[in-house]
Amino acid sequence: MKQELLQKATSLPLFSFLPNSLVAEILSDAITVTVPRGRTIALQGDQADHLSFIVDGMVKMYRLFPDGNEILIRIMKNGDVITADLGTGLYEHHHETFEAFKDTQLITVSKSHFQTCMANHPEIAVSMLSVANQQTQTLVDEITLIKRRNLTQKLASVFVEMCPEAAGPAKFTLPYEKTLIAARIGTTRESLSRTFTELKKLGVEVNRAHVTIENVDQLKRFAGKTSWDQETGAESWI
Amino acid sequence: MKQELLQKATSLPLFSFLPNSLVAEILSDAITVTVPRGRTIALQGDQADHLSFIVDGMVKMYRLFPDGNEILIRIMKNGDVITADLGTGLYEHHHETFEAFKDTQLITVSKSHFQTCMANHPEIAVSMLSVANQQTQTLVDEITLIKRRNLTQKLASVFVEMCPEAAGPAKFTLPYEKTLIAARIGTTRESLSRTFTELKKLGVEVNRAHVTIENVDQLKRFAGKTSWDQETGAESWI
DNA sequence: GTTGCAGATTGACAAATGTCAATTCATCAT
DNA sequence: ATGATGAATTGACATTTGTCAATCTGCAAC
Repeated sequence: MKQELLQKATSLPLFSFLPNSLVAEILSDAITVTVPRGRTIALQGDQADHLSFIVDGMVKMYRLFPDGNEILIRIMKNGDVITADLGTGLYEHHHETFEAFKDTQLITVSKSHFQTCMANHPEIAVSMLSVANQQTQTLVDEITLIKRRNLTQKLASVFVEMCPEAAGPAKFTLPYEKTLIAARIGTTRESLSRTFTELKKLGVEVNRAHVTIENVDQLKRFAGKTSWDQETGAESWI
Repeated sequence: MKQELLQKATSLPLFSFLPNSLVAEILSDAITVTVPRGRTIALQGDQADHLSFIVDGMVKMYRLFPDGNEILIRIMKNGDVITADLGTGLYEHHHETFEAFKDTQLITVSKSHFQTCMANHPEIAVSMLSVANQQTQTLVDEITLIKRRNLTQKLASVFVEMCPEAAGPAKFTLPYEKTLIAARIGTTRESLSRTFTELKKLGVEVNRAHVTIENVDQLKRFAGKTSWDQETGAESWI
């Protein structure tokens, strides 16, 4: 049991940077939690006294509004962490709600234990900084996505991100429901459906949950992920 | 000169958590840079080998696209940090462009020196985690802002954020140009202008750069920052 | 098979926002 | 003062997206 826990943990970014002995020490206080689809993991306003590492499944992080409106912040998956301030403890509460929308496995550690570990082993904090940086980059990417000009570009960007192939033709299955994709790019299911039709012009076919892309490079260019140098034909953008 | 540097630094979140001796050690390698309005501080693709703490002024962080489109990520000010991955060094390059849009003062430290300091003094990494957490929260707030239903709600949220008073009537001056506000909420100057008119219905007057709010509570409620309990009259939302 | 259900699509229409052009307004240098 | 410049506003109009209702599809329970 403990062995299995350790096995799972090493696949996580944070722990992959740390020696096994440290991982074991951090996890000495850990429990695994299996959260069924639809269950709320933490509610905005809740005390944030635990760190939860997502080992498997998917979690949506969103904010609820008084008028009943629900704004999706981001979708979290394997490797992401539900956490709060580990430093000075300025933010003691979650400001967002976390809900599993697929059956999800978490490794949960108490904040105080984790802080003790950090105090004893400085390299943990440094690794954690790296993880935090990664999460920040994800949010920046999300902002960039949401702010693209129109739905077609947003959806193209999402497809490029989801697509396993980096170039040429591709085929994949949508990792989650279309309603969630709509929420990600800040639109409705209806408008999303119409954008699927729009993307046919760019060689993208959506059939149920199956997506077929004629040419990923072309889609990337449309999404603004790469520029295309007339001279060399090289992709120059980051 | 060095004394002045130290003075300025202690106003920054990171250093306010640390003892003076440590601040001095971190800053032993530091230089102050004065960046005039309009100057680019770092370009996406640049090597990220420095940390720059913003002491004064304002910086916009944005992403440039091949088609010439420019997407604003966030506006940075006093206390924010321009940084890159301090941990494992997975991200060696900036993915965004940073540009001073007001005359700006930076304290700049080399990444390698900062990393050495962290290695010698663990509490730096922990404090840095706290700073990172704060920056993350800012991005989450920004996503929440961008995803509000319509321009009127977005603008109301921006005004509530800018407003110095927490309740009652208020009056303040816009901290930056309207074009930038438009970019923040992902719209055009023209639509923003029209939204000013729309907000008059909610007791908000915009005259040049001067904003007058009749009742901040009312605006907060409209922006969804608080709910309003019929029974108690208490503001319950976070 | 039949039924019920949730997700997804489509159509018709309304509303919000973008676009383009013209104009105003303030600021600054001459 | 005059003119030049950049930001902001306004009007007219096009386009995109949201909304509401109806329908369709596949899946699961019975």
